[in-house]
Amino acid sequence: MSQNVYDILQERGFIEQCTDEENLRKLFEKERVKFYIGFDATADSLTAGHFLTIMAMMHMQRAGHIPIALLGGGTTMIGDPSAKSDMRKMMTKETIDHNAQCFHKQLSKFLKFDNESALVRNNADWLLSMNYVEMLREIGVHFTVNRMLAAECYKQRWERGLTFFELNYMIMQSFDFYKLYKDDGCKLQMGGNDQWSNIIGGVELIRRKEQGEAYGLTLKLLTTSDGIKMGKTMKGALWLDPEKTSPYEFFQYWRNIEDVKVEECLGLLTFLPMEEVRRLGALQGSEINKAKEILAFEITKTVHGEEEATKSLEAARAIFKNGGISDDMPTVNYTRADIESGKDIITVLSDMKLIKTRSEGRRLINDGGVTLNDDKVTDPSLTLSDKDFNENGIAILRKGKKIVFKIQLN
RNA sequence: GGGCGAAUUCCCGAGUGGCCAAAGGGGGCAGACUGUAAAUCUGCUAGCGAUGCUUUCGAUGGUUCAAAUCCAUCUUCGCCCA
Repeated sequence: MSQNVYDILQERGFIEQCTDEENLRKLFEKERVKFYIGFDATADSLTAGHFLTIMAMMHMQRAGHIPIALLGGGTTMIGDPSAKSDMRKMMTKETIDHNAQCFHKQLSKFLKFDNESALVRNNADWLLSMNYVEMLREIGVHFTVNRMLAAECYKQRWERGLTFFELNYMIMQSFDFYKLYKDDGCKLQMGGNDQWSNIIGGVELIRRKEQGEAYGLTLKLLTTSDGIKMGKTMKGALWLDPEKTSPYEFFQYWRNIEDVKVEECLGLLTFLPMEEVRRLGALQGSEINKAKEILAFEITKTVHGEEEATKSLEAARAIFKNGGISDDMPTVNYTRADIESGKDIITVLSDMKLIKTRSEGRRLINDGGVTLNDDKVTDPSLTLSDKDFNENGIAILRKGKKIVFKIQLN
C-alpha cells in the first residue's frame, strides 16, 4: 500500500463527496477496509453507469481493500425514488431474482468473489423476511420524517407526490449498511452521488445503534457536457452484456465521445497512469482522436477482453480509415435463396435492426441516409440482386456516416 | 370523508365540436460543414400493401353526420378543507 487509495480515487476524478475525509484516509492506511456498493436489480444486465462504480471497486481492491457487492434483491422490490420523477413499475420477485443472478455473473468478470478478496451479498436475504413491527421498533425510531423529506434526492418527488412505500427505500438501504457493518465488518459505503442521502442514513444509523464508526463516499456520475446521464444510445442503455450491446457498438460509443470528456473518461474508466491520461487529454484538434481510440480500446478491453477490443479497433479502422471491409465488422448473412426470393432494402435495414418500422426506413432513404456499395439509395423499393455483391459475395450497407454493415452472401 | 382541478404522441407542453396524426420546444434520426468531436444551418420524427386506409389524446359507454374537444360512470394523480 504505497499510495493511499483515497489519493488514487481523487486524482482519477472519482470522488464527489465524503462524510469524513480525514479519518477515512487514516482508516485506509490502518487496515484492509471492507466496503460495499449496492446494485439494484432493475434490468438483466449492468450498464456503463455501473461500470464506473465497478472501476472504483477494482481500484480499491488493488489497493488491498475488500469490496462487497450487494445485490438489491430486496430493495428492488421497492425501487429507489431518488431523482426519479415517477414511481418505477413494480417488478416481480422472479424477475428481480433473475436480474440479480445476471448481475452476479457479470460482476464476477471484474471481481473475484472468493470470500477473501471480494464478497457478494443479497439484501433479499434479510429484508424480505423482516418483521414490520420489529423493524419499526429497531430501525424506524432512528429516523425522523422531516429529516428524510429534507433530503435533496426527494425534492423532485416532494412536488409530485412520494408514497410511504417509496419513502421506506432510504430506511432499507440504511439497514443494509447497518447489517453489513455488524455481520461483515463493513465500514464504508460507496455509490453514485445520487445515493448521498441514502448513504448518510446508514452512517447515522450505525452511529446511533452501535456508536459505530462508518463512512460514506460518493462517486461522480458520468454525464455528457449537457448534464445528461452518459451511456444512452439510440437503442437505450449501453449494456455490458455483449448480447445486448455488441463489443463493436460498445467500442464505438467511447470512440465517439465528446472532446471535452476524453480526459475525464480516461481517468475514470481506464487504468492508464495519470501522466498518460493528462498527456492524452491535452491533445489538440484532430489529434485527440488518438486519445479517443485508446479510450475506447482500454474500456472495451476491461469489459469484453483484449481479443474483442482488438477486433473492434481493427474493424473500426478498416471501416473509417480505409472505407474497407473487416471480418469483425457488424455482419448480416444471407443465402442465395434469400436474394432470389427478393430482399428489398427496407427489409434489409430491418434485419440489421437499424430501423424499427418500415416507415422509418422509407424516411431514412428519402433523407439520403442509406448507401449501398458507395451508391446513395434513392428508391425505397430497391431489391438486392447478385450484381450488388462482389466476387466474395460481400455488399456494404451504410446508414448515415458511422453505421456500416457487411452483407455476406453464402 | 367533502370541495376543486388534472390526465395529450419518446418527454415537456398547446389544443375546448369539423381546417387534427394533433402547434411549439426538448430529445432522436438524416443532410451540409468537419476530425468518427463540438457548435451552426436544413429536413424528417404514429403505422401500413401509401395521392388512400388504419390506430392514437387515462378507461368504458353515450350524444352527434362529425369527439382529443360535449355528457355519464370509473381509474389514477395533484391542490384545498376535515
